[in-house]
Amino acid sequence: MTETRVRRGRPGHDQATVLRVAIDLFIARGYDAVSMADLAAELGLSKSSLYHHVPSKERLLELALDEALAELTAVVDAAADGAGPAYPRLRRVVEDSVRLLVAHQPAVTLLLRVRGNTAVERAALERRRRIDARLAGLVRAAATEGSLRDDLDPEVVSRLVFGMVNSLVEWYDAAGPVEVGALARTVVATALEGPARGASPG
Amino acid sequence: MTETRVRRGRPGHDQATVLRVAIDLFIARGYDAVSMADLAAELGLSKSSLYHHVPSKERLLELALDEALAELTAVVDAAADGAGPAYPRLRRVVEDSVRLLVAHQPAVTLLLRVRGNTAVERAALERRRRIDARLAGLVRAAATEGSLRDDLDPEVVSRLVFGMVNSLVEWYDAAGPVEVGALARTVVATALEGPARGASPG
DNA sequence: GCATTTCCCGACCGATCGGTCGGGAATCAT
DNA sequence: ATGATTCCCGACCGATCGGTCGGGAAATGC
Repeated sequence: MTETRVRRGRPGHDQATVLRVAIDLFIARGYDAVSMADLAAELGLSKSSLYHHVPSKERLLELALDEALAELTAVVDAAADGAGPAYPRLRRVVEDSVRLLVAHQPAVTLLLRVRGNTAVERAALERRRRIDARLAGLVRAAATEGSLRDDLDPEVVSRLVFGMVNSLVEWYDAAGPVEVGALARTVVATALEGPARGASPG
Repeated sequence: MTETRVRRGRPGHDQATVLRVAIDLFIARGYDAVSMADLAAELGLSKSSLYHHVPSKERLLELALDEALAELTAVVDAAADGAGPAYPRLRRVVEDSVRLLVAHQPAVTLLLRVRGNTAVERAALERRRRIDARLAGLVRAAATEGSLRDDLDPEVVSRLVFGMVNSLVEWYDAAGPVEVGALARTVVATALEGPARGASPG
């Protein structure tokens, strides 16, 4: 998969490592609050050396957002527009989203914090908007086939369900006590069936 | 309630207006991305005049965070530590949180985006952490009294439920088609009873 | 050995940042 | 009118920002 090329010349850092450290810093302090000098210091090199590996600060952001968007698109492609009853597909999308979010937590976290200040950010927001629209379509389909309570607006439910999923980035720690599998199961149960015992509308 | 003092001297802007415009800008572009010159331009005065109304940029952030935290604390005080069964109190806290979030959406949005870069931000994060802990206690009480499914970790459920509530700030528009009352009802139903019809665990 | 490639650095650039300063203009109470 | 109060402004400050530049050091292939 990942081709390990023979590296010539003086050994040193590589772009992938720079990107990973950059994303972590962006998440910890916020994109704007992290200077290229900060990032260079964290990597243990000078700012000018850093620019040998990366063309600009914004490019780092773009690479991270691309990663998150590619993964999200794959998950939605795999289930949102498929055949068969919508509700099981919705369950699966929610579960897959949780696993994806954990596997690519740094990149996804960054994506969810984009505000649209630059062209790069606006493009990412637009791609995300399209993904959200497809997810909403799946929730609508589940409502139409009668799998959801008919006293709730499917558009709002969709925002809430995936808002819950996305909120994971704010607290979940893959190294913590909660396993990914248990987390995914709990999210599906909470977001769709509800945590209350003997749930009754009204 | 709000005492309308007689204003002497040359008329002009007041701090409350400055704060409101500042919060809106901070939300739209992010705190770091908004310069005091931007804010001054938005208000129609010079940067130096702006500093007549406000001592620093950080003070603006602090005022906004204080507003959000005061409201959140009031809601939690009103129900989280009260007497009686926990589940109805949990329902009420969720509903009140939604209404609070809509009523103070700008300030709450700002609070939810704080990263802890400065002392002011860290203090706000700490206050918020305490509020979250009390909410988790309420969910735990509901689980202990048997109101919640016992196959789900109450700590995780608490994070998820209030993560869903907090995600409202990312999309809800009070001027849009969804009324606050309908929204609050939908959130309670979705977060606690679940949107699925005939919810069944497993 | 030596050219090539890769990586690193200190010094520097124009722009912008949050914030200050001294003074001028409008409005108040008297 | 006049003095106090309130508000406004242009000019300026040191610090920091993202990014550039020319050149030196370490590894590779020959």
